[in-house]
Parts: sequence; C-alpha cells; structure tokens
Amino acid sequence: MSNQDTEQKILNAATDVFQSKGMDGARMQEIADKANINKAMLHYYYRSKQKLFEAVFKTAISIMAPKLTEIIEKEEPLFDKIKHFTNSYINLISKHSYIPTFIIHELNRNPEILQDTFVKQFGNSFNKMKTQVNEMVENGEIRPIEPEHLIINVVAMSIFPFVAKPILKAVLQKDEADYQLLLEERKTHVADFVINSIKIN
Amino acid sequence: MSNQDTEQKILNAATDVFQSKGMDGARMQEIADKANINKAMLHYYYRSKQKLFEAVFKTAISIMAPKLTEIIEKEEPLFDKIKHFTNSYINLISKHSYIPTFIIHELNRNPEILQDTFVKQFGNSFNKMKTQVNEMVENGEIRPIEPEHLIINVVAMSIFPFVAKPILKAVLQKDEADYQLLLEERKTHVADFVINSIKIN
DNA sequence: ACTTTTGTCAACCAAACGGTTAAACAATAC
DNA sequence: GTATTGTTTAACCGTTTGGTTGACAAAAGT
Repeated sequence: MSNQDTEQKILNAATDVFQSKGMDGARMQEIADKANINKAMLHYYYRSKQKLFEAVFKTAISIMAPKLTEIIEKEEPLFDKIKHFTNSYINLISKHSYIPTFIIHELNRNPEILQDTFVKQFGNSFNKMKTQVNEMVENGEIRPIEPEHLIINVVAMSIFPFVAKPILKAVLQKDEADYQLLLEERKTHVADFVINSIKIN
Repeated sequence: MSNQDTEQKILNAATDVFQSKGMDGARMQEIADKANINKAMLHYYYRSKQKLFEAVFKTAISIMAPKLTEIIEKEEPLFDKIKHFTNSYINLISKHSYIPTFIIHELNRNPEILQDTFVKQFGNSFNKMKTQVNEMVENGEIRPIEPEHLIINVVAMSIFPFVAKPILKAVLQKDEADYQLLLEERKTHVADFVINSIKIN
C-alpha cells in the first residue's frame, strides 16, 4: 500500500461520506472505517476535518463547473447549445447524483466558500451567451426573453429532478427504475420544452 | 410567561435553527439561547432533539404542501392554473425561503421521514390534473406533453432559484436587491414561459 | 391549609467527537 | 548493516454534545 494509495482512499471515502451526510453529519471515524485505515491518517494527510471537507467540496465544484462553461462558451447555434446542455449535463449529474444537493446545502450553510475563480470564469462565458440571445431576440429569431431567465430555466429543469428526487419519487409514485427512465427522458424533453417556448412558428 | 408561550417560543427558535443549519448542524443550546430559556425546557416539552426536529419538519411540509394541492385541485383552465401556481407558490416560498433547501437536504439524508398522508393526498390531486392535460393534448388544444414532465418543469423553475440562490447570485453577479427583483419577475415569467411552450399558435 | 401537579433552572453526566501523541513499523539512503 | 525518513497504529485527551437530575417555586386541586 503506497502513500498515494492511502491519500486517494481517504479522499474517496471522504467524498462518499461528506456528499451523502454533509459536513455536519459526517464523522471522521466513519470516513476512516470506509477507507479501511486508522483515523489518525486523516489528520496526517489532511490536517483537519475542515481541510478534508474543502478538498471534497472543491472536487465537487470542479466536476460540475467546467462542463457548464464549456457548453455555454462553444460557438454554435442557440438551439444546438440547449440540446447539448440538457443532454450532457443530465448525463453528468447521473454519474454524480449526490453532488448537486451537496453543493446546494453547503453553500446555503456558508455562502462564502465559493471562490471567485469559478464565478468569474463563468461570468465571462455567460456574457457571450447573453449577447447571442439578445441578438436573436432583436432579429426576431426567437420570442423576447431575458437571457438570465432562460439560463435559470434550463439549469433548473435539468438539476431539480435530482435534488428533489425523494419527494418526486414519492409523489409520482415511481420506483427507482421508473424514476431513472423519467430522468433519461428529460435529456431531450427539457431541450424540446425550452425550444418550443422561445421559437417563433 | 405561560406554558403555551414557552412551547411556542421553543418551536419558533427550533424552526430558525433547524431550517438554517439542518438537523446535524443544529445545537440544542443554540435553540435554547434563541428562545431565552433553559436547555432542559427543550426536553421537557419535546423529549429529544429528534422529536423537536420532527415537529419542525412536519410544520415545514404543512406550509408547502397544502398550497400545492389546493391550486392543482382547483377546477379551472390549465393556463390559469399555471399562472396561479407560479405566482402564489413563488410568493409563498419568498416568505419561507429556507424551507425548500431544508426539506430537500433532510429528505436526501433520510428519505423515509416522508409520511404517506401528504404523498397520497397529492397523488389524488395530481391524477385530476393528469387527465386535464391528457384531454387537452388529445383535443389538440396544447402541444403533446407528459403531465409528469409538465409539473416537474413548473415546480423546478419555481423552486430552484431559491435553493440555488447563493450560486446564482454569484454567477449572475447580483446583489440581494437585484436578486429579489429577479425572483419577483419569475412569478409571471415562469407561467409565460410554460404556456408559450405548450400552447398552439 | 395543604397537597399535588406543572414549569423552570443550575449543575451535572456519560458518550461521542475532532484531534494528538508516542512508539512501532517500513522503506529508502548512506 | 545501520541511520534516516516517511507511514501507520493503538491509546489517549480535552471539549462539546444531547440528555438527566434534583431542588424549588408557582399554580391547581382538594
């Protein structure tokens, strides 16, 4: 067992525990148990619970953020952009289904942990899309809409079914398989729904 | 100071603390301090932290659920229903902005705490709306859409801006006042957006 | 009038928590 | 082969946590 192995095993176990239970609900002992190592090792590699949490949180952001900016920045027609986004973002979240709830909860607990880097990076990408949407509105290619509302709508409809999964599963009376099917449908449904709303007939 | 006063003061303080910090982050001492009473009183009126939490959680559900079923059950044209929903639901959440994140986090932590009562109640209301939407689709009054996706879309676009507020505020570079304005706009925007998407020109 | 019940508090308790220590162990260098 | 460095462990520590206790006062019941 090399040291890199151990450090990675800790981060993996910490990711599991922090993302499912949150910073406050997570226990250092549980992380150690899940990684099959002594609790002292957590402090040997990551000085404190806080530092370990920050490593997990930053990784979570770095999984979700780049794909968002990548798709938004790409030079392509708006409708294609929307289709690409819903498809590949829902796909991404499916592989990391705990992350959205985790980020949302921890950010509401302590809004300051967001480092500017990601925010400013996204701010620039978004400005490009803003002008793209505004120009299309001015040219009468799509119905009038504020770019901010448009992006909130797309992101909301893509992410919400994951964070509200327990309620929606219960309310719509679906088992796990049915719910996965519904999520799969949304990859195209959300894009179609949005495009139908803004396109001019 | 009567006993009813004390019990209510405890529940109010507990609501504050639990909703902003979650079950795991909440401290009984902090609740006692906020209620200006001795910590032993919490256990005198509510036997344990868990029981106190459940009282807060049930109240939170009872604030959010009835309005949802009420609007969905009401006999009125679909478009009016959508307009009423987005307007009055965004309005309701504005007054209890911590609740959605609170419910979502606690439900992901422990999906079993949802009692059937609310779920089954909603199941019936939703069936009515289901047939309403399906009939309109069959009659060619609206574009084809699965009622389940429609309701997820409406709810997602209404609630998401509240749970993702810290991220969206940072990303869209808005201060508190601007963000409140944006939320206000969504009361009509979401309904318009949805109706535009499903209506036939 | 006195007894019982209800409400309130300061002090206390055992358990769980994040974190530390000192020594054992393993790997590499000399 | 031995010194040096990095890795791992069991045992430990101080603090915080949810929860309890016993004393006491104010009502309520008789």
